Amino acid sequence: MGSSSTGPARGARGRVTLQIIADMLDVSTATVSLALRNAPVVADATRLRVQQAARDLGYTTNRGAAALRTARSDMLAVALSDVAMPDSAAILGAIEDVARDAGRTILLGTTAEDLDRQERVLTMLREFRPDGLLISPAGGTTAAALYHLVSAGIPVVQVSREVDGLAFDFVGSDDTLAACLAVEHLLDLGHRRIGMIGGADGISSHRARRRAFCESLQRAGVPIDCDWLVDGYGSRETGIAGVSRLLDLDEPPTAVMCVDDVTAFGAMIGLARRNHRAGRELSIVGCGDAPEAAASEPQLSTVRAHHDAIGRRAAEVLIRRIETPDAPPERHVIPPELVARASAARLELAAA
Amino acid sequence: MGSSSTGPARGARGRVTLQIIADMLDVSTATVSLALRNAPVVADATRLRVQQAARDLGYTTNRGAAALRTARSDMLAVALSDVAMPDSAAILGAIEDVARDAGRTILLGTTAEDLDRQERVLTMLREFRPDGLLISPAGGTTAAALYHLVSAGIPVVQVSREVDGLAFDFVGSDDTLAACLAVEHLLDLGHRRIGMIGGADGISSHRARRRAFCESLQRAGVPIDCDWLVDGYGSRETGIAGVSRLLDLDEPPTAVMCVDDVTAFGAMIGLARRNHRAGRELSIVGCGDAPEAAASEPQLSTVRAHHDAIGRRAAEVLIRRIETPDAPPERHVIPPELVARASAARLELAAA
DNA sequence: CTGAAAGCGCTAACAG
DNA sequence: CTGTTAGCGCTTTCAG
Repeated sequence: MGSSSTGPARGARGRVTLQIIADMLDVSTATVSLALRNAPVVADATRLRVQQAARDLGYTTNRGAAALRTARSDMLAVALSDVAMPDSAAILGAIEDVARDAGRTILLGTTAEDLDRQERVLTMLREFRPDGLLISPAGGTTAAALYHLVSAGIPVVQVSREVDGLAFDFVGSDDTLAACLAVEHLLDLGHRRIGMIGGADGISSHRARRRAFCESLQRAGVPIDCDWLVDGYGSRETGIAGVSRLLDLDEPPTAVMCVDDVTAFGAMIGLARRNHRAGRELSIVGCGDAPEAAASEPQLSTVRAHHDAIGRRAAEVLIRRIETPDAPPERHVIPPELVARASAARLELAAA
Repeated sequence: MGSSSTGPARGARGRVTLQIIADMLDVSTATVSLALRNAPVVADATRLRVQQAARDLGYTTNRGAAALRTARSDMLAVALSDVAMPDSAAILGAIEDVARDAGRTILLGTTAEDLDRQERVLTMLREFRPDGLLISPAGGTTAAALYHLVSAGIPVVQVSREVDGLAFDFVGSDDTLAACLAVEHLLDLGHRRIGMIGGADGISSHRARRRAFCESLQRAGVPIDCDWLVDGYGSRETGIAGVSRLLDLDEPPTAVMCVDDVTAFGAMIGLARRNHRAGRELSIVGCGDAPEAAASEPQLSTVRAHHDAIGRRAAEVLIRRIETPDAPPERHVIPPELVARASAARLELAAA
């Protein structure tokens, strides 16, 4: 009587729906819905019957349908430049962990540091109505652009990098401290001619490192030669080219801080190509502490950024923000720490 | 007259919907929908008016709602063990590229090689109704488990690894060839005592490499000592421990193939800790060609797996499969190539 | 404690 | 070329 047209109990699309279960048990879909979500309001007996039937039929919630009704998709969008950069990968992994534990899923988009692509990616991500967005803004992103793209009331937390003038949450590393630690380390090792690769681009964290680099040196009364400041980031090629440029100088530095570890690896390769070696002809300090930093030869001295903690915290902040959208924005700045290994060494030992 | 209750033209949830645009323009939502999707059936004038209005109002498609109607979510689920492994990261990046170009988004889940977690992740991913799934199955995954989890008619392509007995598409590297290339290279270099770290776990690609490793050696008439075969994969620790175990043998091998590059990096670290060096006391060949392989010291000789091509192809195959679900399953096996660098060297040069 | 009804935002038939 | 109608699968009042 309940089922008019026959068939092996399937919805229009051959899938098991609440309706199917409801018909089968002669209850309403409302009851089924409540029972499956363990609402205390349903009778224990009913709940059990419903859950049993759901299992028997192989029912799977359709979260998309629920989202349409509740305006809550349980999806978190993540936009970052490139999954293959070790920092991003670590952050993404941590985000996914906490999202999953919270019953949410990650919608991923990558921007390749390209503003147009970032715009397209964000537009597309929004169409899926994620409950929130975690973004590491592409270099050069303006407040207006980001705000505009995202202003539709969706909570945003900025990860690692930030665009200023935006009332969004931020979770990242203390880049000022990172650069200070690196510089102090090199100073402690006796270096006085210190250069830097990276920092002049449109990425907030890089700029902060560059600024702190210069300030630390000034504070110590150590002069900076403009020729020792070279641009670029995020690739081995950058590091190779940078170190080559530096070594071709009449008065090359004896130590270099690189804005990220990948660049630092490049610097070490560049050194090797000249039959030089990090920690001997030139001391190198990286930034980030990628997993391979301990695997390189010589092992890379760097500043550990705790990407894992950053990713976790960022996801936590976003989830909290989704629940209380109107609380004041938060800034979480995770302190990094120096990891002294072998790529930076005492000046006295150098064959300069 | 069209608008009964006033307000600045917003839907129930404060968002712009098709209805809003339709009311504003005094057309039907159907027309608006068609116009926005550039259906040729609508008059040019209407299309323009609609698109203009949509832009003015800041309309964003709600793909979730569309999905409910069309049973097509435009989402591709990706399940892999760990984003931080270089191979996975490269594959994921490539997948995201082609998905995005196809107007689709990635739903990400990670399994950490844990079968229970994989089950939970797949269950959750399915609830979002992705149009298809790309999966690199966790070690030990059985055909029954995977089929069961996924049988709901959703297209699946296996990436890099495969579970046999499953009529799913597969895209991966030619692991047999990879191991042959590695072994032949070591043989060419004069090695006759060759070991291997990894290959005895529940991961199809690893097993294939191990099998081909043994067969290549047999084919060449070179004996294998069981003590030279050690287990583990996917971490530097594995490589460190493995190489240490090998070197403690009474008759250690003179060369070792590692099942993946990360393990190979570990092996090189392990060597360094004994004041040895890859390519001198022991030759090392990796598998995969992670970006950092060229950055290590010595540079890692390895077999390039073209993760990028694998990821791209896998996504393409999935998208095609979604369109034609009933075509016979495809296998795409991308040939790898040897990248001889410095970590494997002629036996004569060794200080054995 | 359970059911009926409404509706989230969209698209697909089918008329007109 | 455009409008009407129906409904995807779910959750939420509101009655009973």
